Amino acid sequence: MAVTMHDVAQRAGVSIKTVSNVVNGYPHIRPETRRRVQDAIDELGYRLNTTARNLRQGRTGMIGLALPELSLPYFAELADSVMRAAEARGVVVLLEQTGAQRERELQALDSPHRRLTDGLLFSPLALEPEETERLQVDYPMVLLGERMFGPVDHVTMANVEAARAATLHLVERGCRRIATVGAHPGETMGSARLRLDGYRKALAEAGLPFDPDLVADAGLWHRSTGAEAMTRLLDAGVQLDGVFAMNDALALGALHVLHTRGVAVPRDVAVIGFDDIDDARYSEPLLSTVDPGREQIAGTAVDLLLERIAGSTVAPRRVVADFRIVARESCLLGQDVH
Amino acid sequence: MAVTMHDVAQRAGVSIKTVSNVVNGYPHIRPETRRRVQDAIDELGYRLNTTARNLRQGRTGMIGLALPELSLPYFAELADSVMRAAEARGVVVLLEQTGAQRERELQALDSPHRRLTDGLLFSPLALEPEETERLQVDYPMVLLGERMFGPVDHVTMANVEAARAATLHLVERGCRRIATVGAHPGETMGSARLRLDGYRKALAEAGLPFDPDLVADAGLWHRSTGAEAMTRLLDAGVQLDGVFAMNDALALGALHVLHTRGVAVPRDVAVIGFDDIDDARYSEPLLSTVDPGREQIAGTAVDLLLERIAGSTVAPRRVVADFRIVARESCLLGQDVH
DNA sequence: GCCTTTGGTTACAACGATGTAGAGTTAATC
DNA sequence: GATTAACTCTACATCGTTGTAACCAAAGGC
Repeated sequence: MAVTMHDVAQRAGVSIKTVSNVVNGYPHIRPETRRRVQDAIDELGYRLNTTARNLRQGRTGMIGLALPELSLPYFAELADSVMRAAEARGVVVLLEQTGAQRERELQALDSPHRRLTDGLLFSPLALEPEETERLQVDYPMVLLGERMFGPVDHVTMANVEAARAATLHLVERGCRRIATVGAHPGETMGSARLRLDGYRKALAEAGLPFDPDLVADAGLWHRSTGAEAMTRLLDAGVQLDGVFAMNDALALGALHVLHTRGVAVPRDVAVIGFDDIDDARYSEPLLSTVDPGREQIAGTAVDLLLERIAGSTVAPRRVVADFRIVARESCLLGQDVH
Repeated sequence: MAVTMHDVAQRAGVSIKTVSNVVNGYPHIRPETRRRVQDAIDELGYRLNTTARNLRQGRTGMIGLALPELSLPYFAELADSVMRAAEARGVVVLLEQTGAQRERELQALDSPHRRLTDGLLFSPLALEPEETERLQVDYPMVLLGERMFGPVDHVTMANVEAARAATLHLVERGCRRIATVGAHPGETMGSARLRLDGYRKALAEAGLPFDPDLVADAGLWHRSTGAEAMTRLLDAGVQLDGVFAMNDALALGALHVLHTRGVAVPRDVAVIGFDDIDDARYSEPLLSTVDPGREQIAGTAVDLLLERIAGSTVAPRRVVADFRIVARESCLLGQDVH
C-alpha cells in the first residue's frame, strides 16, 4: 500500500541504502544521484516510516509528559510549552495525567507508555520525600516542579525568590499589611511552603512583622478556594492593604471577593498572583502576577532529557528558571483604575 | 540490553513464536507450556516491544487528537475523556493543538504526526464549509464538534436540543424574560448559531416573544467576555429574569457581574450554562448547566475511529450524544440560596 | 486400521528502515 | 606510476515482533 524506500530505490535506479542516505542527509552523494532520488521521492509521495526507523534505532522518538491535570491552567499551559519545545527538537510528546494522586503518580513511572517513550518528563504533586528511591528508574527522566530531590535531573522555578519579589513588589507599592493566600500548613517542600518562605523573607527584608493572621490557607489552588480564603480574611476583620496569592486562580478568586465586598483594587488593596496564566490577562482589573519562566522551563527540561536519552552520564543537574514580575492593574502604584 | 522474546523463549525452552502466542492469548497452548513461558516472562521482567509489533502489524497503536486549545476548559476535559476512552481500548492518544486557526487546522491534516498515528480525531473550529473537500483524507478520520459536514464520520452534541432544553428549564422555573449570552452574529453553522436556534425554539414553544435586546454577543467564550456581555445587558436596562449562557465560562462571567451588581441569583435572575465543566461545581452559587455527554462523545468517537482503522467501509455515520440538564443552585425553583 | 481432523509447536520469512563492511572509482601524495 | 586516501554506492544482516505454512502427535470417523 504505502510507498517504501524500496519503491523509491527502484524508481531512482539506486539501492535502498542510497535512498536512506539521501533521506538522512549523508554528505557523500553525487548531486546527480541525490537529485534522482529526490525526484523519485517527490513523484511517489514517499514519507519515511517512523516506526521502522525507531525499531532499527532502538528509540521511539517520543517522550512522555506526566502531569497532574490538564484542567489546571498552569499545567495546560506547561503542556503547551513542552509540546512546542519538543516539536522544535523533532520529538513528539505523549501526555499522561496523574490526577495528582500518589498512586497514579507511581503508576506513571511504570506505565505501558514507558515502552513507547525514550524518556519521561515527570511533574509529581503528591509523591512524598520518602518515595525518592522510586524515582531511581532505569530510563531517562527529568523532574519538573518542586517536589522530590535525590540524584535526578530537575528543572524548577525560583519559587522562593519569585514569591519574595512579588511580595516586595507590593511593599514598593506602599503596602504594609500584606496577606498571603494559599498556604498549606505543615507542608515541608511543596510550592506552598516555598512561596510562603519567600513571602516571609520579603517581609523580613522590608522590616515588616510577620502576622499569622495574614496567612490564609487554601488546600486546592482554585478560584473557589481563593474566594473562600479571601472571605475568611475579610470576615475576620484583619487589616490588610495587599494580597500575595500563591497562584493566579487563587488571586482571581480573591479579586472577585474584594470586588463584591466593595474593596477597591488596587486603591484599597493591591493584589498580585503567580504563574501568569492566560486568564490573568482578561480579569477586571488586570491581574499583576509572576511569570515563572514556563517557556524556559519547558525548553530546558526537554533539552536535559534529550541529553540523557543521547547517553549523557554527567551528574544530575538542577536548573532554576528565571522569573519576571508582570505588573498590571491590580497593583498599580497609588492609583485606582476604576 | 532489554529483554526480548528470544530471551524468554530460550529460558522457557520453547520457540519464539510460542512466546508470542502466549503473550497474545492464542488459545491452543498446553497449560504446562503456558506456565513455563509465563514464569520466564516474570523472572526476566520481559515487556513487549510495541514498536516491533507495530512495524510488523503495519499499525502504530496510536490515534491523533487535534483540538483548538488545551487551555479552553471544555477541550481540556474532552482530551481527558478521549485519553481515558482510548486507554480502555488499548490505544494511545497523540495530542495536537491548532490554536483554532484555519491555517494550523489544515496543517494538522497533513502533519508529520499523521505517520505516527493510525487515524485522527479532529475537532476543527475555524475551517469553513468551503474547505469540506480538504477533509477527504486518505486515512481514517472522525470529526468532533459541529463544524463541517460532507461524507465523514462525525460525532457531535445535540446543540439545538440541549440549548432548547436549557432554556425551557428556565421557563419552567418561571422565567419570562430570558437573555442569552454568547451569540455570534452572522454565523451559519457553529455552536453559537445552533445554541441560539435552540434558545429561539424554546421561546417559541413556550409562547414567549423573541426579543433581540435579550441577545448578547460574545466573540470568544471566556469568563471575561461573558462578564462584559452581562454588563452590557444590565447597562442597557433590559428587563430580564433568566440567562442562558452558551457555555459555562460565559455563565461564570455573567454570575460574577450579577453578584457585583447586587442582583440575587437565582431569586432575581436564574442562570444556566452549557458544558458542565469542572469549575461549574465550584462557583457561588453552584452553576446549573447542560452536560453535553462528553464521555459518550469521546467513547463513541474512539469506537468509530477504531472501526475505520479496522477497515470498515460502511457509509459515514453521524452520532449525536445524549445530553442532560444539571440543575444546581443558580436556577433553583422559587428559592434563593443566599 | 487407514484417513481426516484438531491440537500444539516450530522454522522461516516478512514489516521498513539503518549500521557495517567492503567493492569500485576517482583524486591526492611522494 | 605505485600507494594511499577519499568518494560513492551496494549487499547483507539486523532491530523484535507476528503471519504463514508445515510438522508431528493424538483423537475421532467409518
